[in-house]
Amino acid sequence: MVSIKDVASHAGVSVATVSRVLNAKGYVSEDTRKKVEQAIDELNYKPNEVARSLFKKQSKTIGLIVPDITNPYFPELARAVEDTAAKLGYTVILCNSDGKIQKEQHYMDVLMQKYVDGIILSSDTLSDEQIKALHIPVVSIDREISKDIPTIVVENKKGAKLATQFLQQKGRKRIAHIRGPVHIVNANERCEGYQEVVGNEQWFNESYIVNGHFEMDAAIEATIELLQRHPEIDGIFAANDTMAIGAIKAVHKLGKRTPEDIAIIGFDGISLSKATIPELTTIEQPIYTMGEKAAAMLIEFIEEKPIAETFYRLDVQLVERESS
Amino acid sequence: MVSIKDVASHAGVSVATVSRVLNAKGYVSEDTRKKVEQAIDELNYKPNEVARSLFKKQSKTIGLIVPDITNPYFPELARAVEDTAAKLGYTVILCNSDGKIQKEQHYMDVLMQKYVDGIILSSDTLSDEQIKALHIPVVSIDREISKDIPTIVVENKKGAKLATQFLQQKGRKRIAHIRGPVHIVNANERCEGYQEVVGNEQWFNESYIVNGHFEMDAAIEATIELLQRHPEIDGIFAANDTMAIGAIKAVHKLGKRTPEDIAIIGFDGISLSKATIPELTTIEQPIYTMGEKAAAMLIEFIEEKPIAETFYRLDVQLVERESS
DNA sequence: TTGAAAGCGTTACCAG
DNA sequence: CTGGTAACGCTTTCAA
Repeated sequence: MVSIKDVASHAGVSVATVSRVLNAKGYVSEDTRKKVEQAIDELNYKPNEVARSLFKKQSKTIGLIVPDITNPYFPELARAVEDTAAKLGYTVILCNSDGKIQKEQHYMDVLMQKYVDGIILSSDTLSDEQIKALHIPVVSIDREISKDIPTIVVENKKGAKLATQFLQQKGRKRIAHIRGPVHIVNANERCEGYQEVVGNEQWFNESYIVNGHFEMDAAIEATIELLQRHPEIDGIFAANDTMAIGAIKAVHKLGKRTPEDIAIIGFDGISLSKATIPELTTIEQPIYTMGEKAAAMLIEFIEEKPIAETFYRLDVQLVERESS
Repeated sequence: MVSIKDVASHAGVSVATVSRVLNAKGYVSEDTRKKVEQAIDELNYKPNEVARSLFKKQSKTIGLIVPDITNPYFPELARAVEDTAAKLGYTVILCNSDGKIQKEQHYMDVLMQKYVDGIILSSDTLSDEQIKALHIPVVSIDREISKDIPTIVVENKKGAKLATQFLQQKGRKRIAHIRGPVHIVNANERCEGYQEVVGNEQWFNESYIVNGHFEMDAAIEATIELLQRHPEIDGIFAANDTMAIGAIKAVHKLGKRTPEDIAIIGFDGISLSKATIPELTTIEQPIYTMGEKAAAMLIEFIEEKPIAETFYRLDVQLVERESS
């Protein structure tokens, strides 16, 4: 690899001068600047980012820690983060934590050792203090960890209410809910939203809520059980699209039809929701926008630019398709 | 951040000694080793990887360049790569090229500047020479670029034949093919496999092949057109699962049934294929294994370990589900 | 306007 | 067995 020294000697100047033109910083006469630029071109010189990082103590790299890139929600998020990071001159290191705290901790250590400039994090387990102890910018996405940490989430409760009310408007009388894991804030908020809408109906009781663990197979089983217990159910709100698809499959398995017998609505708006038959009605999150905003905000922190907002609760949108 | 100097003074030894115990290299007496280890513990010291990289000219980081992480084939691949990289002490930088050569080139430059130790690449446009000019290990995945570059691909033609023959075994008489983009090797090989099976049938002609560009929407249109031209078609082999799902939707739209009227089979085995109704019969690629092998092989190259094979054409497997 | 040199945190060589 | 020190490639301060 050609280094700054090579450029310097090729141009007949010192490395300091080359550095100055590289960074457009400090005085350089027009003449020597031209000479240097020519040398750079001729040698096809590219500055060594590692050496730069060492000196500057930052790396133009950010970490992205997600539970599992294989979970259909995250590819779009990752894409958004990477797109905007790239646009702003940053590179992104991808980490899959499986939601396990040891993995998260491990990745944080590794990322710190590599001098990453900041981290975008989707974690339910990491604490406020652990994150602050890093002493680098962190933004939390799709999870609320603390009011002190810049955060991007969506209107979970509102979306859940929207979903449930929509089912009511469609004339559904017995609406069940497939919830996500207990202790997960998103799951709880969506469940609360559902309960706010149907909690006071006289037919309602807790047995209309089952746990599908945000997974398709678990949701299939949960739905089958649910429908056997309550054959009168004519609408289901699932707390994410993956489970909603599980519900569709379960309904199908039991020989009933979606949406004729049982209307189903999901949450997230992953691309999968357009690929099923019937296509899934869902509460769509602005996933790409979330990733975009997270990356942009993180980089504003890194570059110490003025920051308008540090907490975004983005709006969601009902997308009506065929399943309800 | 605490540095090796802090550890050294805290332990009352020189930095050289600390470095020796850190790397378990060179002589260190049991006694001083203990002292140093204690100092490391007490200060919670973690070596600075950037400084290491600068000296060693390698970064324990690999680049992963894919067209688009949002394409359902790649998350699983990325996960496999990241898992095995992490296991071996490496970190992965994710890059989305959109298959555009300028983006690919740009990322290669950036990655080189960051001293990545190697790159896993899924590209149809980059040439042999461009890759060799990097002078770092590269493995090509899901694409054959050159015999000189370590490569991991699958039995495309064999899989395509398997798919087409399977449809025949199911008693289908007029089998059409939705192919991927021209110029894409994978698409061509799969198309060839199809033609080898039905090319000699007397009914066959080129109009039974349409191009779905590996995309769902394009495949829907292509299928509708196809079925209007050839209402006698009773089986469709789509060159990837995304298009196969498009085909299912098109068939549905035309008021026909899958598989009763038209049997459909896909290719890839993405997780989506289990989520549709009906579930998709497909030729499954060992995606996770491919990513695993790619990462493991790349790292063997990086660490100059002996390498058994440098070209893998992995087998595919027919997974029969409901769509045929 | 330019250059010399220190320093970023490591590793590895050479003495002792 | 241990320590001093040059070197990795760059940026920035200080002098000239």
